[in-house]
Amino acid sequence: MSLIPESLNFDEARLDKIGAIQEAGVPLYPAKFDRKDTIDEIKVRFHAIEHEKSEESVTTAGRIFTVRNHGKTIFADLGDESGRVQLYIRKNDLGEEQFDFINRNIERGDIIGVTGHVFRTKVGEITIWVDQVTLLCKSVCALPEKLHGLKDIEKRYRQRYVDLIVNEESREVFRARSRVISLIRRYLDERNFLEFETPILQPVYGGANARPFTTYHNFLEQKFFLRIAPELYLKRLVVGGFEKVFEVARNFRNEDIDTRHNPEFSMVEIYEAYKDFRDMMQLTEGIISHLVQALHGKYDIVYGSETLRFEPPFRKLSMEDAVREIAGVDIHAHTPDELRKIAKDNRIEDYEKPNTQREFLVLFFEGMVEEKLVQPTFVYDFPVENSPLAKKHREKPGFTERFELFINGMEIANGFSELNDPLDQLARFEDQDAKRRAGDVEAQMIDSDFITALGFGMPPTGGVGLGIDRLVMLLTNRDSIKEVILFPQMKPEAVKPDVVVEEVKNEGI
RNA sequence: GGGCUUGUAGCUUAGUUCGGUAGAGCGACAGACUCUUAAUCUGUAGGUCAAGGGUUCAAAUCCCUUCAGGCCCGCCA
Repeated sequence: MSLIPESLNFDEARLDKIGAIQEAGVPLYPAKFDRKDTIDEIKVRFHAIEHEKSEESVTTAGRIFTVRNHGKTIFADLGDESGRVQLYIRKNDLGEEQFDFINRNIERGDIIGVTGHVFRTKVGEITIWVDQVTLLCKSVCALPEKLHGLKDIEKRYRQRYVDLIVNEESREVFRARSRVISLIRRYLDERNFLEFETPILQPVYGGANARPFTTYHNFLEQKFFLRIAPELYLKRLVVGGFEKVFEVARNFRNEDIDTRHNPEFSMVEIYEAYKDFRDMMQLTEGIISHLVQALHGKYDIVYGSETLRFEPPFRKLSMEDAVREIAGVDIHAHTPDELRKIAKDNRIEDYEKPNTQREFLVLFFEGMVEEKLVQPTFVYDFPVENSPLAKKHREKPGFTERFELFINGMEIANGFSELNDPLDQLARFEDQDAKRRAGDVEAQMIDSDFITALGFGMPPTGGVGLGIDRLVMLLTNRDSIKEVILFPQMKPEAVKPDVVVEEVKNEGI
């Protein structure tokens, strides 16, 4: 017990109690406890209990959150995942020796099991009148204070376990997150989609425009990329004959971190044979409105200062119409030079780069329209140049059958009629590759095997990817992605003194 | 990458404008208390004021550098 690193933040007083408990021969960390009732079950079963103690006894377990010591009695609040309940412990019932032991060595933060009878106190609170206390886990770290809990945002992210212990609101967010994922799975399962797991370690990355993480396989002596999207593998499955597939996928992108971006994030990608981008819009709308309904019981939800309305159908408009309507620019009515002047007048950055009407369309859309799309809005028909995996539009030359869903100015979903023409796909990849060679770090690599797969023939297919983290942000009214990711990526903390000593020693060896 | 901003005891914080011995509540520790619930009451300990440097008789406070966080912008999903 003499070599506990200071960086662990173990509490001296609690470590002293460990010694006392050991001396008393009481197990500090027993392996199992036969819990018969959860706290919520007890509260439900005894909701009508009066002041008189129940005949029936209960056995439950949990963490101690507050202790009110009255000398010969103790009131404490015990909490498990289902809720909290008050305990009433008396010296008369336990005997002097056991009562004093508990008084001295068991405290806030410890996990205990109790057996007792249920009653209602004078002031009306359902309480367990405790006959027996079993220590199940001695906590050696002090919990944050009971009034204010843990507020420090940084600490909440770095020590999420503490955040979860003391902040019910935080637990609520992650319950919702778990629910969102299982609801998505069930929704797709009910429609006979099959979920598959495709490689995260990929020799060639693709499926999105982004910078990848790289890693190295020692045995193969080969460089690998962490996937930026599962897209190209899921489409190989459609080639293989699975007609309705999806993956709840963790993707990795080596880019900046901010309130909307974490280096690893979750998407669900869905592909369905014999469907097109319009069908996928409908599917997306179905899933999202279903989630809103399931979590909130209605289609309207509050997000920040906005009320978002998810009653289908969502608004749908082409990118040209969106730019005409919201930015007030009719792309087709102007020459590129005129468009450049309009862009400059509107103070859009990078107004010098585009050269064609379609390139300006994207510029105006991203510069003036996106952020204004607060209510759920599908925007469709994207220029071919920045949609290398989408099928060319059946009616509009130079465009693709692609859509994105925007909510609160954020891109939430991205889908298209999948490109299944292998020669066209080759040409698009070559175009991407040329951009990459010209210095575009986010342009895609040529995935020859994927083109070969398309060479065997993929049916007409609709596909869509939904950003789960952002969806959860909307559904739980959080303004940072870190609030909906359990362990968001953070820079390492300043090195603690005792760790420094360790490192210096190692250098000497 | 740019701008603004925050960092004081285990936790929540006052003090920074205008430099003068670092203060509180909760928690901990010692004690009183048999229906309390932010329990109450008495007492005690606990701080290299994020780190380093500078100015000054004197720095938590002013200046510089660094580290970590937050917000906004750029890039992306």
